[in-house]
Amino acid sequence: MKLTPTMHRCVLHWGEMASRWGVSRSVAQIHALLFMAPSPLTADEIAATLNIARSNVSVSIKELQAWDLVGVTHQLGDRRDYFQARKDIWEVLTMIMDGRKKREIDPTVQMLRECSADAKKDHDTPEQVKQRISDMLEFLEEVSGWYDQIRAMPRPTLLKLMRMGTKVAKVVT
Amino acid sequence: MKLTPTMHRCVLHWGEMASRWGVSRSVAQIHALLFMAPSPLTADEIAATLNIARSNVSVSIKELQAWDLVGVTHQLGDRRDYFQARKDIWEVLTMIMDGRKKREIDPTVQMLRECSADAKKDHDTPEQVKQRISDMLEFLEEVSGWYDQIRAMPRPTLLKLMRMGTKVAKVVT
DNA sequence: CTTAGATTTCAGAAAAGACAGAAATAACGG
DNA sequence: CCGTTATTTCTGTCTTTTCTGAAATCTAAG
Repeated sequence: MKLTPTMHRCVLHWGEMASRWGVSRSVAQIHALLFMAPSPLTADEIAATLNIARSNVSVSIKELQAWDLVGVTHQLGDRRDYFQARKDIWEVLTMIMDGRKKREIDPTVQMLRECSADAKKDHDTPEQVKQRISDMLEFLEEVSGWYDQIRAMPRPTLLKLMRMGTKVAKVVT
Repeated sequence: MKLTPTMHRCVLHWGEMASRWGVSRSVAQIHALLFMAPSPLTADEIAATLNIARSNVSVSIKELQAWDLVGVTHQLGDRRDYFQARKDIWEVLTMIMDGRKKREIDPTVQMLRECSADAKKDHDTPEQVKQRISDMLEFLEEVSGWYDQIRAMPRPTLLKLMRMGTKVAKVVT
């Protein structure tokens, strides 16, 4: 697939942001390509377009599937996989936030729970330190629970709330 | 500074989460240590406690300062720097979110703006692709602006809103 | 069952990143 | 100024991550 200058630029930028986003360059570039592509692409097309190894496409696509950002389709009489990315930008953001919470927050909450429990038996640790740990645990659990609630709200409601901006504050006066 | 078993465990866990959080292990470990430490520590103490090179502490602290998570204090008659971390867990989260937005979102918004503008002259790019790019730009700008508004709200108000959970939805019925 | 195309796995090369230790710089007291 | 101590910068090494190319596996058709 031939990239137009604009698409080319986007793909490169995605690749450059990759390390900040916590994925490899290939993963980010493939995602950019699939997000923009008007129709689903085969792994070979992706490899050829981005000039990366075919095997690399395979593992990168696997990661994008783990993030639930890319899916497979097929064409009649063609055994190859055709990949396409989620196009709804709101859903894309949601998937990324879910994934990040799972990878970056949940393990730490888990660990803080254990730590907080063990700390009771640990008489060397100053009370102040234990307190800080349990404060952080409580805070993370609260934010985490809040996220799950918001996450479950229907999208139109969320959109309205967002568009209200600061005005929502009036509710709690 | 001697670490108690509980503190030791937290420091190690922070270090293990580092790569997922997008910082180096040293940065995460130092942050864990300073967050828990009852009193400010010198760079030498940090290096000794965590068994890392003194120079490494220097650059890592610089990064934590760039995130606005660590500050310097001094003791009378002592020219060494004493470092201490932000202890307010809410502020910590805020600083991290601000930093991430600045590093992970803002450059892309900037780039999409340029891309969207250039796309007008680029007649090769399909209309559909241009549309997707400008949709994403619009979406990111909206979310970005919303974040800034929320960010500016006083903390007690935000806390109340959070604790309301799904009930805020009633406002927009 | 065989074959050809499609995909995945794997081992090692290449690149990027983190770190230690040495050298350089800066800050201060005398 | 000079020496001492704190801090930063720099350079090379080591570790980790990413990526490639080859081999292995899988799949469906004939």
